[in-house]
Amino acid sequence: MASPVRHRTQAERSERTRELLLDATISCLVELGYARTTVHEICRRAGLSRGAQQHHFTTKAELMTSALEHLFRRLGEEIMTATANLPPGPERLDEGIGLLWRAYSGTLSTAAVELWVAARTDAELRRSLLPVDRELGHLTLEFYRRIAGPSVDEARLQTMLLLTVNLIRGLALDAMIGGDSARRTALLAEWKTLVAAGIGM
Amino acid sequence: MASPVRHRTQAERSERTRELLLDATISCLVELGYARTTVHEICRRAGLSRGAQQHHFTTKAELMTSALEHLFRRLGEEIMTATANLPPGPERLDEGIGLLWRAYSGTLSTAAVELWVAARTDAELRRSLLPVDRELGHLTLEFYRRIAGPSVDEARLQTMLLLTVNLIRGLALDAMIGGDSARRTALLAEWKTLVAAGIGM
DNA sequence: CCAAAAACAATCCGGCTGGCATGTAAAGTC
DNA sequence: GACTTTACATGCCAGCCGGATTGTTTTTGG
Repeated sequence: MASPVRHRTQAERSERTRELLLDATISCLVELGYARTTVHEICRRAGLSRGAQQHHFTTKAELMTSALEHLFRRLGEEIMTATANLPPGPERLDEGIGLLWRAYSGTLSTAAVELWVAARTDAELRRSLLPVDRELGHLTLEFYRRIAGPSVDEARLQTMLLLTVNLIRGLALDAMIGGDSARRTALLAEWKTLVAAGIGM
Repeated sequence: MASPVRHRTQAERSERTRELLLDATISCLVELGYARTTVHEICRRAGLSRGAQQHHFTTKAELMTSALEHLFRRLGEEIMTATANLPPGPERLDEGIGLLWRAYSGTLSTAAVELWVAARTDAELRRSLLPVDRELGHLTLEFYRRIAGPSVDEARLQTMLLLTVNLIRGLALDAMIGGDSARRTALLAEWKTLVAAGIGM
């Protein structure tokens, strides 16, 4: 007659708590921004005490960098799983770029930009950001390769991908402060035709 | 025998002080980032007291929004004055985009991005950001028109400009966290050829 | 079943932040 | 040259932030 969730193993408890904390961190970053995110608020949202947080992530910086990895892992998964559902044929590129846009402009990416900008003036954060970002870059390139097919020149493919990602990040920035959504859609459509021409499809 | 700077008019004193404060604010944003920028530090850098700051900008938010306008006005001037020195002929487009890149990735723009991101979760800041940003957009479009010449279709010109600006902002973000500078240069070069084709030059 | 360890809770504390109240000096007014 | 207004300085304070400490519960290993 004990409560149904008895005898959770230590590992289960830990992982559950860590996940709660990291998710709360991300939600804080999205809703409050980096500057107003406090460990207090994170714990409140996670429904945990400061003690629990300190047990798993000693310092705030550690919590942030862990949240970052958590975030990028999710982003990567999101991108890769979406690859499977891409249609073949000429709409493939179109859909692919649209998917990339959604991935890089969703809530996950919003939080990422917050950390990104914060990392500029925070050496510790930057150190942990760079390798994770690079890994995500590789993943995205892999993703792009599946979109374009094997016929496209590798160097050219990478160039177009990087242009795309950087454009999308700029557009994401525009979206963050409430620029015109229809305009972004139009720009993205225009960009798709440019890419199609650029990689010769 | 009095000190050489006697009898400054009130207006002169005010303007001088305000400028000191706004410049200090921007330098803080660039070097410390939004989260770590405190009014104390701003006053320290300006060589003024908290009292002086409060006299001219009652609240911190007011100081920030004013810094924003100060910033964008400068950016606009920077862009417009640079237009005059553009070479004619085919290098004109090339030089123009390069100039835009320098303008949008310099220290001024770094501070702007800090405020930009902060504005996402700060309604007051966002309200003051949007109109100023729009004005800067108009200025930049004007700039682009001078680069391209009158022969280019207006709608198409605007599309290419917006793509350029958003790409550049994405690249600026990349630069902020120390991405590869040579790679950015290569991407920008690639982009220039795409634009040239895009507006039919 | 019991001791040790891990997970989690509650509370305290030094430091700093931004706003405010109060005081002084310089500039403008008549 | 007194008087007002504006510009600037100094010091104080309530609040909050993150880190450390100490105490309680749950799991684990023997």
